[in-house]
Amino acid sequence: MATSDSDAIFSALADPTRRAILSLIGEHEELTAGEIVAHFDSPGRTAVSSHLRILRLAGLVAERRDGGFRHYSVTPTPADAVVAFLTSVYQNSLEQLASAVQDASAAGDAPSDRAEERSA
Amino acid sequence: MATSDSDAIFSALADPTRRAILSLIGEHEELTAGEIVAHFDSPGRTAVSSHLRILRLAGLVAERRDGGFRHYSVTPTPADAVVAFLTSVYQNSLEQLASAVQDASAAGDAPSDRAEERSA
DNA sequence: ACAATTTGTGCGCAAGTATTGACAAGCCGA
DNA sequence: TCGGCTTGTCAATACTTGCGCACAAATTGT
Repeated sequence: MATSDSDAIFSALADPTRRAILSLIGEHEELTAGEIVAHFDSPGRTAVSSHLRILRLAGLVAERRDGGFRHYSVTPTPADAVVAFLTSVYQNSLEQLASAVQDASAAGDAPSDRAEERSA
Repeated sequence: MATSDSDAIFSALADPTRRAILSLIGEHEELTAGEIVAHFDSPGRTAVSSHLRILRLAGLVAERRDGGFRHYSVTPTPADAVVAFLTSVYQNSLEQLASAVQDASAAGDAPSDRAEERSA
């Protein structure tokens, strides 16, 4: 499945709603489409479905079909393309990035970007 | 800049041309707008200038004015919002991400995303 | 002051994208 | 089989975005 196009991943991550969806799924183990839709009012079911499709095509989420339900989960392997790009750009301050990641990991509860979610 | 950092950053990173510009600047220490334009044929000067403005507003590049020239450099502090988002989503496999980053760092020369650049 | 160079900006157009509403597909229980 | 459920897909509309052309701003040299 290739390394997942960096283009698809960054395009998918460009939309705040998709990031929110991804973050939401990440907080839970698995989430059905209905559950995801229930958390958002701004976009309707159709839009969420489209976003889910884009995230799936980008390889960011996995889909498990259980009867009429569709459970979505975050793909265990993170966005390699993102890391690759960051490394290509921030070679100099790469150690900072690594330490930042580890620091965030040690923090336990992640900051998430809900704080700045009100951009939409 | 109430547009929130993560939104501006991810929007900026969504465009392949902007990623290429950022990567190009990252390879060099500093680069003038003219130098950057010289590396691309597809987008003209106007588009590159717009991209540069977007990258600057997103805080990804810094602008140093030297006479009529404008030298662009990658902002030393990487995209914190990106890391924050990744941590919020990939809490579980965060250690993998950290190790991946460190591994890429140890690799010396970064893979860059040229390999999958033809996704567009 | 004038001209040349480098760069950014406003305007207009083309292209891609997100959102909505209506419809179809698959599944389960009665 | 029928009805209700969850979900995805198709077509239409409105929005945002990227692009190039011409012009303006800032700077340097004559």
